[in-house]
Amino acid sequence: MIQGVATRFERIKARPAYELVAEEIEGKILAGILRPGDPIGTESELVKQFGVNRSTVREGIRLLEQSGLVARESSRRLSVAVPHYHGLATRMSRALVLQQVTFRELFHTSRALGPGSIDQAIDNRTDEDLEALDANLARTREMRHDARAVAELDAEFHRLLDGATHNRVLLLAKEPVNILVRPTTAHIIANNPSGIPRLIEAHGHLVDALRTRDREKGRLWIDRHLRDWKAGFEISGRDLDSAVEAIIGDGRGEA
Amino acid sequence: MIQGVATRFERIKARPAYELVAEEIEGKILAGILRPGDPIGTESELVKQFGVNRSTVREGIRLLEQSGLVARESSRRLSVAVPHYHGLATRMSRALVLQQVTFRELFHTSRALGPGSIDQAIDNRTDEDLEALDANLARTREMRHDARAVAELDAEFHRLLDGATHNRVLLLAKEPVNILVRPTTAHIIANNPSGIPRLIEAHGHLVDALRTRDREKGRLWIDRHLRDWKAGFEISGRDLDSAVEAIIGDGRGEA
DNA sequence: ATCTGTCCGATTGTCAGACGATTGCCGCAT
DNA sequence: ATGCGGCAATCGTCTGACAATCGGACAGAT
Repeated sequence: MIQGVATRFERIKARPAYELVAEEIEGKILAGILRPGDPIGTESELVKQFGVNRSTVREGIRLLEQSGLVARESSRRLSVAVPHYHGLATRMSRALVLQQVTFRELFHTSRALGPGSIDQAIDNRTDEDLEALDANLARTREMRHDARAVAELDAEFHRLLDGATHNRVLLLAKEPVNILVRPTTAHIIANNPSGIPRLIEAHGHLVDALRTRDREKGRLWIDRHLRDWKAGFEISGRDLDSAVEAIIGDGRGEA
Repeated sequence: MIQGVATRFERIKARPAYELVAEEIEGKILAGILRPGDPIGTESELVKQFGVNRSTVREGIRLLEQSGLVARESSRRLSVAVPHYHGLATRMSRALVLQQVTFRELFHTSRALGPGSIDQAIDNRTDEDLEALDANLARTREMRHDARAVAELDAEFHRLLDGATHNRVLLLAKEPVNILVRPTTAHIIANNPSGIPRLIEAHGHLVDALRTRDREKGRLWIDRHLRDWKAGFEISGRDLDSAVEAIIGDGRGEA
């Protein structure tokens, strides 16, 4: 009953037309024939070119739209876009949440990424990065009594830190992780505000390490910072092997 | 004319109905009300529930389909799916290619990820992982004169190595990187087959490190392996700051 | 009893055509 | 040149329809 015969046939896949439409356009983009910023035709033009109905074209466009390859510029016309990290990373993180990944996995991943990315940041940081980090640090100190604000500033701090690597691949690798880390951190800070001074201290030393390009110091403090993070999680009374929940925004609704 | 008054209004965003449809369903999934495997209703049911036209429902479904949250099972009915790494990672990698990221960025990211992930693999590897790695190693030795085959086996080796971490977050973080690494590696191996013995040697030591759970050794050989990789790239005569190209499959067409 | 061929309802993929709401642009008045 | 009104283009949505396909039921053949 289940495949015992000699000749095997390939699976026949009748691709619907809307997929073909999407694929066609996608191909042109990936091949570089259509470059970011280039306008895709209007829907009616596509209708004429592909010889299918507008509904079909539209469904195809939805596919591309979601993958970020095309977007409407100035709210009307479609054009080729460069998929932006955040939207994609958001979707990846969602996948993780649905798979009920554990805090343990998240922690070990952060740990694995820590030293390498702080090294990169130390090597590649610019003065502007330092400025931004300093500003963030200052504001964090100001707001140290507001756990909610600190959580947000912490998230921004790490975003800036990652940005200082000026490595887009690394950034992309970290983004989905960060999206999961953020809400967890917020929770930890809210539950244990007494950790805030340590957090600020760590941030301070990290900025210092970047300023003086001191790898040793950078690694040391990143490590401490992560340990504190884990400790905070444990203090908040949760199990390392419990699934991370995440408040994941939609990824569509930003400016 | 532009916001000067006391009362601030929130930006009014007239989201198209098809987005709202997608969002609604997505919300139910992310909230756990709809679990993977659950059937989404038929289109007509959704039409009745949402009170919009079928075309609109369909456009919404396309969005979800692309993000991987729903899929057609048995080629017909739609049901909730768990987005799988590969499709998402493929899209992310595409984004990177379109942004013309450089080999340098890719290399430094691999370097940053290396030690942490080998540590994880050493800690979490199972006997099955070792078996699979051994088998891969054996086949690589067999095929050592076929550069193309070695490239493929190398890709599999690293996939197995990553899998041995049993850390889904780490896996997800690495996947988009790996997708970019793979074609580059294939190119390097093809251009410089004399590096194959070193590659095999490194793989052997890495498996060894996993077997004996020897972190020191693991880190050492991962580092060498990566250096060789970079060296191979330079020998092939390309500039570290040239953009990586990638042969990126479609991400839709797998079984 | 198992297999094959056929039929039917349900559902999807695709199409034709239409309408209101925005948006961009162009010409006109200032 | 600048600002404004008006027009055409385009999008979002809807109505209604039809063919192809799938799932399953049912009857006939081996």
